[in-house]
Amino acid sequence: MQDLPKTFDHAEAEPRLYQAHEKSGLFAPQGEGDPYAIVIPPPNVTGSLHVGHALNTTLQDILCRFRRRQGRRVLWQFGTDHAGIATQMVVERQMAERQEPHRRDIGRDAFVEKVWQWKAESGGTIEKQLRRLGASLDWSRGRFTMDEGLSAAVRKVFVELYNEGLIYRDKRLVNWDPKFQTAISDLEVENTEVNGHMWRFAYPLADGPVGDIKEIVIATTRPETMLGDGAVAVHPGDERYKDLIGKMVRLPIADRLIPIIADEYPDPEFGSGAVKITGAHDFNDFEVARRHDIPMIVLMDEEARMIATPENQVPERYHGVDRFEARKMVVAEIEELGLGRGVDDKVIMQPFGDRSGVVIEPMLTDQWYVDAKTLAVPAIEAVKSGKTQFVPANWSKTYFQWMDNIEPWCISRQLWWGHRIPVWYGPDGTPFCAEHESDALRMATEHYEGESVTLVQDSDVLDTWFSSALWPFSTLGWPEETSEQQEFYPTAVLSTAFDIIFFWVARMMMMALHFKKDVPFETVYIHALVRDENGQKMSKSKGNVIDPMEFVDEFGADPLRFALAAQATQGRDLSLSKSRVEGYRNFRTKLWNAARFLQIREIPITGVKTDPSTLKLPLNRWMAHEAAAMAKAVAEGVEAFRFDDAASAVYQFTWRTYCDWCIELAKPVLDDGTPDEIAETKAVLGETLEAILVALEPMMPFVSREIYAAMNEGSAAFDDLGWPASDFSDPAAATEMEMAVALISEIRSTRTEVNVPVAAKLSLLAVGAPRDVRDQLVAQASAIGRMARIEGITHADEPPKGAIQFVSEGVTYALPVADVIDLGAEMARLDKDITTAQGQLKKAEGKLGNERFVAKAPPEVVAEERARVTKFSEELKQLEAAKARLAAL
RNA sequence: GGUCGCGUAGCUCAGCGGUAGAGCACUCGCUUCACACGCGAGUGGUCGCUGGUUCGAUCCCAGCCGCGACCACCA
Repeated sequence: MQDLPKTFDHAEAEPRLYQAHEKSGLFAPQGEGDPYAIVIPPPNVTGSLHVGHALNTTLQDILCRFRRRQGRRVLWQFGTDHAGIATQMVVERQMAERQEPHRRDIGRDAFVEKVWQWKAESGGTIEKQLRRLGASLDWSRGRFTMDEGLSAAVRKVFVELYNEGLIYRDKRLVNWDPKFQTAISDLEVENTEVNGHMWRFAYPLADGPVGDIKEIVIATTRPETMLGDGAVAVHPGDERYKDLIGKMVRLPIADRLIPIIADEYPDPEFGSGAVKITGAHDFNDFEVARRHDIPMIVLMDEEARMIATPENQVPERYHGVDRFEARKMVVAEIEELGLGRGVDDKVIMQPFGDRSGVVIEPMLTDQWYVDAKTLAVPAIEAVKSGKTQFVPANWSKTYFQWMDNIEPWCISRQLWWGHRIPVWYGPDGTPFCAEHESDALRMATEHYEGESVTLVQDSDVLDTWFSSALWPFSTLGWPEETSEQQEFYPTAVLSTAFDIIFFWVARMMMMALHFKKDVPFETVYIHALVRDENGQKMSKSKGNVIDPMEFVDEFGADPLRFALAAQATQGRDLSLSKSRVEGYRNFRTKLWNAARFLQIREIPITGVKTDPSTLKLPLNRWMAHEAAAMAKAVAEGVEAFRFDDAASAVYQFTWRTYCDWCIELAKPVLDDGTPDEIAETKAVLGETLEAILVALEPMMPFVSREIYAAMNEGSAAFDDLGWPASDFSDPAAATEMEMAVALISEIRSTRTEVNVPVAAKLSLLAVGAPRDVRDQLVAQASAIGRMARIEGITHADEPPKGAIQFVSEGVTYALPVADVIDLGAEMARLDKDITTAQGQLKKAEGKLGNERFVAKAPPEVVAEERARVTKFSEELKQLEAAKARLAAL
């Protein structure tokens, strides 16, 4: 044994222990066991660790470390994501700050080169932080979504889906981000309520009044789009407008004629019942326009500034005007024309880019789409059939809800950082989709019948999530046939947050089932959201963001990990607070000190496993019994993703059972026992500590290794120890020890309540105790003496006068003192016990008094109640006798 | 509008059909030879409200009240 210092210096020990562990190579798959794989959700390569990462990483690490103990061949695959928009945004911002030329001025290749440079400089932060957290990731096979292999996988997937018609190019409305000047997917749009206005404009009938109607009033929250109106729609059943259908109105400002059409889309109950149709700038209008072949008039450029062209007939004065400026101009001009028909304040849902924060503009552009509807079919089926299971199961509903209504996935981005779309165009625009330019050229040569042509590659890149969707198999080497896929696919668990189900989980399901013909993972564990100590969602604007590394600095990774695990319940978010982390730091110290106690008593971990059934002392049998139950509870917790239960089991056992009772009860044995008893107790204390360390290691990998290293005198390396599974159980020993525990607690409680001085030693008198109790009292005498400050246990048929009395497990005990210290307090104490017993008795009797209870409740429940009546009435009788004797003084 | 979740001790949360639990906080006592990041003893809850099912409900069902999340939205 090496001396454990007085305290555990996490700042010194954790990095040292991690390095040693990493160096050992044990993070890579070991042995011949059943394979078990988890692929980490790839963090942004240039990102840093936030609390969500800390939680998810901790839980995955617990799963992996636990499975290694069970002898599984574990692969925890590491990798990072190129995070297209996010990364490009950061680099552009940095260039602007340094007053460097804009990316467009330096050109695509130079810009992409700059991003790679930036990755080289700032990448690696998150890896360092994951290491500090103790993540036992297999760094040796780390991947990056834009590395050679994964890029090849992306190209192959694109080409195959293209050839199958599941990827196609289409001109339709997309969510356009005017800041980044790219299309984004529906998921990247955040709809937020904002205070807006709804204006009403009158469009005059072009051919004069119909009856007494001379205009039609439309409502809009976006006046600037009226310049692109192609029609006004009314509901076919709307009596008010029946005669107007087919007539023309004169569109003000633009001064064009547009028709009044009938369509089911307008709601006659809402507003005027007439809707302006701007096919090129509104998703609903787009559908209406397409149905009626209404022209779609594009009003804006890529930065969402108005454009005036001969085609769109927008007045020249609008050219180059920002859309919100144009809105003011339109409103003013309508008023000037006398066509304003009022304006109301209105809360409207406005779409914002989740990264850029600017208002998204629906734009009519050519983009690449994935036919998600088709790919979703097997992905839905896989979850329905249970091939892939969500934990907690409720999340499958969220998954179905989205998958059942899935829209085409827009995968092209007008960015430079990312996987370039593998399509090349010929001079006449003919596309050639191929994994490599040389293949495209060959196809072109064939297409143009030998004519040599120059091809131009599509300038767009793919949505970041496109490459992420391939993650579970691309990281394992696909499309090459690799042994990793043979062994580890499908992976066991994917652990992630709920907000990524659509972005990522669903898309992995679709891609994996299409290309691997099997689910990517058997379980999708959806972890909670980490909130601040007040249950508030963390956000930069609120200033309540917790940096997990600060906790690591102050307390170490172990307490943070334990706090996260202990709070990782299912179906509820968790609140992370400093006091909680601090509490588990205290727990770590408690364990540390228990180990120090063992060292002082020269109790090492020997690696020798005693057969618990050969143990003589009830204390030791009990310890083995409880340790087995603890290990079982921890295993069951981890297996069921109940990390809270697992953490609680090891915490309670370590502190409440092992430290509070086992060690304390062992002290008298170690001091006064026979050599055999001492040897046995030492052995069991050491073995139990080993079981604690092994069971705790998934959650607190650092302190457990440090203690083991210092205490171990056997030959086994810590990582070679298997899970401390044991089916040993000894209810008789448990009962005996629990009786001693209850008695000691009762004596302590009684002493305190009647103000017996702490230092005073009392003798204990068992009144009329039955034989078995008397035997147990003899056996536990030294423990009771030491822990309850009792000197001498005797027996009597009658309690002496002037003694403090209490009842434990049906036996009356007396603590004779020279004078009852505090007669009033003693009376009050007895009264309190009497009230409690009366309450319990009344409750049980009440139940038994109900004949329907006796008739209908299960017999064992009825028997239990009968036993309770007996127990409490006996106790009551004894307590009342005690009180009477006290009163007689 | 649809879907999901949550209201249990001062705080953060377990439990979920048969005697209300944990951690932290709080009160009192203790330099007891592993540990004051500790030890011992306590205080604290009509388990959101109202009905229903049941011998029995914090737990199941319905409605309501309050809070939150996600999705979709009326121009």
